Amino acid sequence: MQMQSDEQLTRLFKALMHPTRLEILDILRQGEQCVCHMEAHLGYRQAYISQHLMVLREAGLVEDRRDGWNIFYRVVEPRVFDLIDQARLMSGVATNATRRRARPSACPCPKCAAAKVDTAMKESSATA
Amino acid sequence: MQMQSDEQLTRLFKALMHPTRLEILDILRQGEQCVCHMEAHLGYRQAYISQHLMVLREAGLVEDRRDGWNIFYRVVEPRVFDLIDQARLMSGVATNATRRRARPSACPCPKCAAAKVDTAMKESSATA
DNA sequence: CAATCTTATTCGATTTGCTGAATGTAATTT
DNA sequence: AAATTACATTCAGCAAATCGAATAAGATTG
Repeated sequence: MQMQSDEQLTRLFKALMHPTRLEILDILRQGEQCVCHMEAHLGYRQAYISQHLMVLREAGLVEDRRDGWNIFYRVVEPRVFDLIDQARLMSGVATNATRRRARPSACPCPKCAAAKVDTAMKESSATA
Repeated sequence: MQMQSDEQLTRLFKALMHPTRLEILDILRQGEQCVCHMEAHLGYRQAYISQHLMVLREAGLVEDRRDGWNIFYRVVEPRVFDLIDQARLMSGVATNATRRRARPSACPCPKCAAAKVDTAMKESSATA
């Protein structure tokens, strides 16, 4: 049969098939992020997020990098965002530009703040 | 929560998640095709194909049209082909241009031949 | 209207995915 | 080295998808 190549493709679709994983990928639009960042922004438990990160990792969609305590995830192939945007257009859903929820360096969790305190320390003057 | 829109999106990915359904959609690149056409070209049993067509139909990806005995399926939104091509590129899989298996009016099944005999009747002179 | 053709649907067994709970692992601090 | 922090993995119960077999439904022909 000639369908082995489609199995590779369905592994990709299978990885994209979950709302939580789409939320994770949306967060990774801002560049690499640590797990606690996703935990704080999405409100899921850490183990739950790690499970979905494992699926994304085994699908080859994300890679991880360790930096001290934190492990930062990033998307391997940024074209996946175009793919998701295109699919959202087809689904009649607003594209990510209108629905971004995670802002680049506004992670409220103290863990991510500690990891970024050397680059962004002046943001504590205003809550907005 | 704001994830209802992603459920719509995951319904799309879920429909695309299956190798057989991707094969069916590849056949529908040539325009609308009857079920027996897919049966002949893919080699699956009719009920099996109908089951997958039901998934594609409920996902809003295809629509059907009755013409006598045959029911012809077509893709509602042709942009889904761009989506699949883009995903195949990302998966390192050759795009459809290099892997087309179903040719427009060369369906070998006698049923489809009967449905098209009024438009293409001169092809019976050569077996190639 | 009965027979036939094409396609759809239901049923059931098996497999696969989901997700919470518990536990494991690796780096860091003291 | 022990405690801590951040994250990963395993396990288990449950829900959903898969797929073959049988059957039903709708249109057409005689």
